[in-house]
Amino acid sequence: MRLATWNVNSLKVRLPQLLAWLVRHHPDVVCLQETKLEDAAFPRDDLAKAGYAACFAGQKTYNGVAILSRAAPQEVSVGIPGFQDEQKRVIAATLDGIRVVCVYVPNGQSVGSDKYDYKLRWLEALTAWLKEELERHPQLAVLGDYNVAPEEADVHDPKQWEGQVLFSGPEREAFQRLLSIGLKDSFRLFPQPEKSFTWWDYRMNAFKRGMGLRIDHILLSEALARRCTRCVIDVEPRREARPSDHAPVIVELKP
DNA sequence: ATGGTAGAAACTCTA
Repeated sequence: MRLATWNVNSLKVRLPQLLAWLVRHHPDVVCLQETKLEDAAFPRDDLAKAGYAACFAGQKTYNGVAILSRAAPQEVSVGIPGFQDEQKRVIAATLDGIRVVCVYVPNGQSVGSDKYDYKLRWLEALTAWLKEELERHPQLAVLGDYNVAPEEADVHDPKQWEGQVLFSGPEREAFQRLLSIGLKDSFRLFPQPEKSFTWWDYRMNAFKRGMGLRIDHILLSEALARRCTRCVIDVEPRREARPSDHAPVIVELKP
């Protein structure tokens, strides 16, 4: 079984690239973030023709998440229960016995801003909910754009990024608290190339210069981590014309 | 010292 996550930064713009990517990688499940589409505009038919069912929670202009799957999604839920949020950042579904949670963590804008406080509150609410969700569903996978680079190895220049949003202490501590409920960063279950990143700013030729961060993650419960045989970042879509600023991440699970 | 780019949508905000 193959699960993937990709912040597409506008599903409308990226749909042709996504459809081609699905043919190349034939994942069973794909979590998408920043679809930036209202539900009425979701390209359900194009994806159905490609062999994928979809559940989605979108809004105009910003945010928006979706789960594509070969199997029909079961027990679909939107948002973090009990956490009031206008922004569409979470959708979950059960697929082939696996509870799949797709998250688009707030960016945080800058350390100390209102959006940064919202990000930290949001991560605490996510952690509290997922702790319960893990008890209900031992086979839990949480995929998405976390907007947090956990370790120095996940940042092209840790000195430059120290204390900055996406790599600040409180964000990294919140990420560790999320792992502490019983989730594993699947990427670090295996030896990986140095300077492995999933996001590069559109500006300053950051991609060509290797100025990236690893902020998109696939977290697995212990039960799923035991089944995991591979986790890779696919940088190819980032090289294409008119790319998303994020690369997809893929995991393989054995039966 | 605070721009640089991309997306959506409206002439600015978010990332």
